[in-house]
Amino acid sequence: MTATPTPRVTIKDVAARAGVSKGAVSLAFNHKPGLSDATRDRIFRAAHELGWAPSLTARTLAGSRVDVVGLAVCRPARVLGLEPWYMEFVSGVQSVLAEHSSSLLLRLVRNMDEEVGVQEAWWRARQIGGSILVDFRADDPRAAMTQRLGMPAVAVGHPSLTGGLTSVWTDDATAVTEAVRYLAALGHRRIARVGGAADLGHTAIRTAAFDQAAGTLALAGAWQVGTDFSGDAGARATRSLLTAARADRPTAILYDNDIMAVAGLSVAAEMGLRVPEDVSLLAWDDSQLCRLTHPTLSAMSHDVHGFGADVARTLFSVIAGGEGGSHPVPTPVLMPRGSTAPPR
Amino acid sequence: MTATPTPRVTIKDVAARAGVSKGAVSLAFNHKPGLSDATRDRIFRAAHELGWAPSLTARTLAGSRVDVVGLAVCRPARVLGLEPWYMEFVSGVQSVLAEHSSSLLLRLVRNMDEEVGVQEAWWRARQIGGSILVDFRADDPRAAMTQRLGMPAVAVGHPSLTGGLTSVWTDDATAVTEAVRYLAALGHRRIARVGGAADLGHTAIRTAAFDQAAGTLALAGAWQVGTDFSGDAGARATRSLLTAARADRPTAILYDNDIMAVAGLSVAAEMGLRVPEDVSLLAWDDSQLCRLTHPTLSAMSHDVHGFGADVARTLFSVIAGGEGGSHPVPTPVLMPRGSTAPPR
DNA sequence: GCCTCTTACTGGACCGGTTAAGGGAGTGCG
DNA sequence: CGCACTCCCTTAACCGGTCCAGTAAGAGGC
Repeated sequence: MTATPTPRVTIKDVAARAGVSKGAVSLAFNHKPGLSDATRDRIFRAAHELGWAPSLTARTLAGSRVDVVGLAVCRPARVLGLEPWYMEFVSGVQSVLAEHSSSLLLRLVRNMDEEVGVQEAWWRARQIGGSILVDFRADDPRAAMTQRLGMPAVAVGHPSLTGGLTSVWTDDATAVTEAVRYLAALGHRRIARVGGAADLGHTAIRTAAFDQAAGTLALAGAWQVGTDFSGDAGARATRSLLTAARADRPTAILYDNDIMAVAGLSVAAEMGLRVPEDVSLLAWDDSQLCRLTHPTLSAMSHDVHGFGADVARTLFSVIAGGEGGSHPVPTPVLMPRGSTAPPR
Repeated sequence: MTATPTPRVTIKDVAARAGVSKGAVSLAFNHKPGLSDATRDRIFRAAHELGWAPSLTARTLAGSRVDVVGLAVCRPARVLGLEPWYMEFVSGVQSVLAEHSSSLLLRLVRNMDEEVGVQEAWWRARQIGGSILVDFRADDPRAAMTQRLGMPAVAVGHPSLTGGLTSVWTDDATAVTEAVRYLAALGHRRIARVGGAADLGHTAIRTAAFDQAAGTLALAGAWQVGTDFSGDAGARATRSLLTAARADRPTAILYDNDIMAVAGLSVAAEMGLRVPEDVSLLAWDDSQLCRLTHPTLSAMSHDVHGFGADVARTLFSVIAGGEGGSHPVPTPVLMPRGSTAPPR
């Protein structure tokens, strides 16, 4: 079926049908004062009969405010698809966008250069009114870009990473510390962490926090491995951690997301190790996935949906010219389940 | 940090700096004939120096073509986040959109009414140039809506579901048949299927195909259970299938996505059944998840990324006024792994 | 009855591009 | 030399809204 080129109805048609000027229609549809109720009714009726709604494009051009928010995500699709985090985050963002009847422009990019290019093109082309920036790295160019363009933006990440941008963040350092202390309290003295991509800022924060906690607790062994967040990498890391001689092997492993923890679980099974008797596993992010495994996965849990909503709210306030600053959201909390127990 | 209201540079500034009229700038940026190379160069240089790019908003208003594609997805966020399918699909769509330098407007909706509302609002407000429609149901209102609005659209789903819309689809019936025949060939005589949401068109197609295959092969037992695609539901379904007396219990289960198969795997473990010795499991969609479990999951596999790309290409051809029609893409193929074997 | 103040609405400039029509300079040809 | 024909560029209308200045009509006050 080919699309029929519909004769598009405009504000002029509505005005004509209601017997008013187009200015009046504009007033009515923006709920501004200066019209009698009778006229208002007539206008809405006419619009409804003609099936008209104001063109956002024209409205944007005239009013110079854009009701679209950008989000560029820079991770390989095969990793992204498996990370429940993003969809939950997006869903939280949308819940707030919907209230403001604005929309999300989503783009998957392959690297930072591409992301910077996309953000800049969006902004230059007046496609977005502001942007959500995720996955900050060391020397991230996006804070500078944002400032240079004068583009409203909210950064997801610890203020130390986001170069002065308004940011929303979870206190990963405290959460890592809590995780390690929990495992230590269970009696684990040799603990490993399978971390995310090393160039990601929040990975560095967690890595540092893990080191510090291991030192404070004087653990007998503390390993950290970097990955790309993919299940494959999580499996490889787990395999290499668990193939060590028994006495040298971690008895507990902390993962940076839940997909790697799932992979770790099956590596343990494949190696004939029982979870949690032989090795305890602790996930991060706590999507539903953690409750679908056997045993269920203990996890550092937080409300990703709510987090997304907070980010969107903050972005709107920045767009409105409100104060920026730093907005911490609740620290992930430990959700103990079946994959953690005292070591044998 | 508050956004500084940058004095936005427009085509006029570029024209002034290059010493030409804005019409000339427009010609240059649309690669249209009628300018000398020298002038063209001067214009591009001026634009570059000022950091100008044409406003898509203004361009759309004037040219009445919109470079944005809509996608509204109607599944609960907690299910969505876990379904690698969507992100892979989106990534495929984007790979084609990027070539046309257009963008994806994404919206998560809660029900069909909301989706219809969103699509209609997008179109009326000239926010999108066309839309991708997924998850067709019985009596789906979207074909009618699309026709009524004259909105270019591509439907993802079998032509029997999509009411005459241009559609791109996989031959699920054949794939289900192949899956059942494979399990039967292994020697399974009691086979179950844990299906998706019953009101989804492709679920119905698979259900019918399963029934037919079961009949043709004269299976001793064939069960089908409907779910909402969530891991929880998959676990419940599996549990209820496997708690039957041994002689009445399926020896193989086919799942409609991979997350439910993962859940099924852990239910089997929890019940002390070994996979594949006691029960064979066969997943659908074959994301990386299927290779992260122990045992790895056999699956009906297809190229979701490529599928998304095909859909996007088809949409562009529809927007360009090209012929619609029905575009089948390759049928999912069986990828045997560790979760299927002859019954004991 | 005249002046002021509201209220309700109109007219038109404007946002930042595209595009068709038009115009001036240079070249080829009879 | 005059005419037609290109080539290159300008002019101005237009897309579909917003918004502000202006106006007409009615109400209220003295």
